[in-house]
Amino acid sequence: MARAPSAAPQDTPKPRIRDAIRTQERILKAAQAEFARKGYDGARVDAIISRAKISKNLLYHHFRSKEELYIRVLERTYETLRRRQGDIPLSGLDPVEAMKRLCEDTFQVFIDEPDIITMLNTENLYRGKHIAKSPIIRALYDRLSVTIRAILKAGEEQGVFRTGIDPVELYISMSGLGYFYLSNQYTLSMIFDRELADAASIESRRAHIVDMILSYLTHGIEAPDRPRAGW
Amino acid sequence: MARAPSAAPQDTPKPRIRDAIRTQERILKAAQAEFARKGYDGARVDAIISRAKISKNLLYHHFRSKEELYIRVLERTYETLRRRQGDIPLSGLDPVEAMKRLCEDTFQVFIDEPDIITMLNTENLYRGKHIAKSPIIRALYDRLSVTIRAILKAGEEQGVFRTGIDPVELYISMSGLGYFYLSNQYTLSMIFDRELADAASIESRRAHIVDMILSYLTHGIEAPDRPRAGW
DNA sequence: CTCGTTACTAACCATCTAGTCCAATAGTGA
DNA sequence: TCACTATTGGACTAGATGGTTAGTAACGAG
Repeated sequence: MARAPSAAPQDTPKPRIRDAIRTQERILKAAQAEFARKGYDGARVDAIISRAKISKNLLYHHFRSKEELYIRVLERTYETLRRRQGDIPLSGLDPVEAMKRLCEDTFQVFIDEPDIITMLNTENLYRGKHIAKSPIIRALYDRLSVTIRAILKAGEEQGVFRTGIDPVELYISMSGLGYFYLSNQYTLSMIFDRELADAASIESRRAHIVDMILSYLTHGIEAPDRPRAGW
Repeated sequence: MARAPSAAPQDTPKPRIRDAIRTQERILKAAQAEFARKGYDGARVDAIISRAKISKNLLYHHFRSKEELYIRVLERTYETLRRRQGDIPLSGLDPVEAMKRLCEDTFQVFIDEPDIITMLNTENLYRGKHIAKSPIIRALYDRLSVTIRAILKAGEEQGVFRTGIDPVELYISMSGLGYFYLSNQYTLSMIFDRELADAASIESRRAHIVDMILSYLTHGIEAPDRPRAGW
């Protein structure tokens, strides 16, 4: 019978590709999907190899253990976060516009990369145990910190922001307003009996976050030439 | 033989106590500790029975399965949340004071009952799968919703709050500002290299949340007789 | 004082899971 | 050509894990 190994160019039983880097990439992608969806304990190594379409030996050839694989995924998660936050274009904007943009794009990162949320949640369930083992991750905030301080300073000098704002508290609030909405969307939408994930709701939330952060920053300041709802 | 059923400190092999309700309570407490600490998949039934100091079959005598036990714990978590939020004393306060109090106490609930955070995070990792099976939980928000609407209305009428505020968005923000800070404290304090859980930091955060929510509510309103930092 | 119900125990089981062993094959660069 | 290593395959294990079976004893109703 036509047990021909392959229809087209005969024979070639399977041109085994041999590309360690791309394979590792496939493994990491599969692992990210699995860890982000199920958490560390819920994730199954067999599910990862099945998603990545490789043999189990190959996974353990490239990664020492499930935990090491998880840490690598976590590092990549932080790299993504850092890259996305570093990419936000703010130069040339006045302080109010810059801060608005920062709010919106910070929210957008969590929408575009929902795995970030579940990975961070999982890591916090473990009280930062794995992140502590990874020297790579610390540098994340530096650049963003500088950016926020610069915008705050410009805003203060121009008299559009109040003074004495703690940039760390501000960052936590800016992130948290979007993060919590997305991370807890299932329980929240159950309680409120209201869809939170559709485009219109997301759009409202984005505006709400900007509104709240800018209200905070400009509280007590009069912007005589700026209409109240001009954001 | 001294098989005396009482006092005698000797012999008595172990007067097996027989108290179903208290036993179930012990199991639920142990299960909450375990589920909150490890998540659903990370939690071990053996760890629960060991914490509760009972035999395994007794657990399965009272609860059908690990999942049913988890759902019961989740329900209790929501009951705690509802009770605590219902307990907040707001009557007799003017709108600004009432809202301030609501912010502070909402934050305080998460501090006093940290299991709430990890239980909700776990449930959201499962995309609300278990909560959907529980009819009990829906009623939570009703009372709080009424309270928030009432405060908003009073504030609008007295001209101290702006109009057109969505109470659901407000509640999500009010909760999220504290929730995210606590839930992600391990990764945040790693990135910022800053302690977030000590009493002083918590105090700052509480003030920051109140400041942000009240700035938002009063934005665009002039409070001529109220000094700017009077909260 | 029985006697059925049920709170409770200890040992056990079937299955799952991370990780290994033992080959064998085949690209790749030196 | 040859060492190296990326890759596959399958069988395997040691231990953990959720859940069960069979049996014991406290308690309350009759």
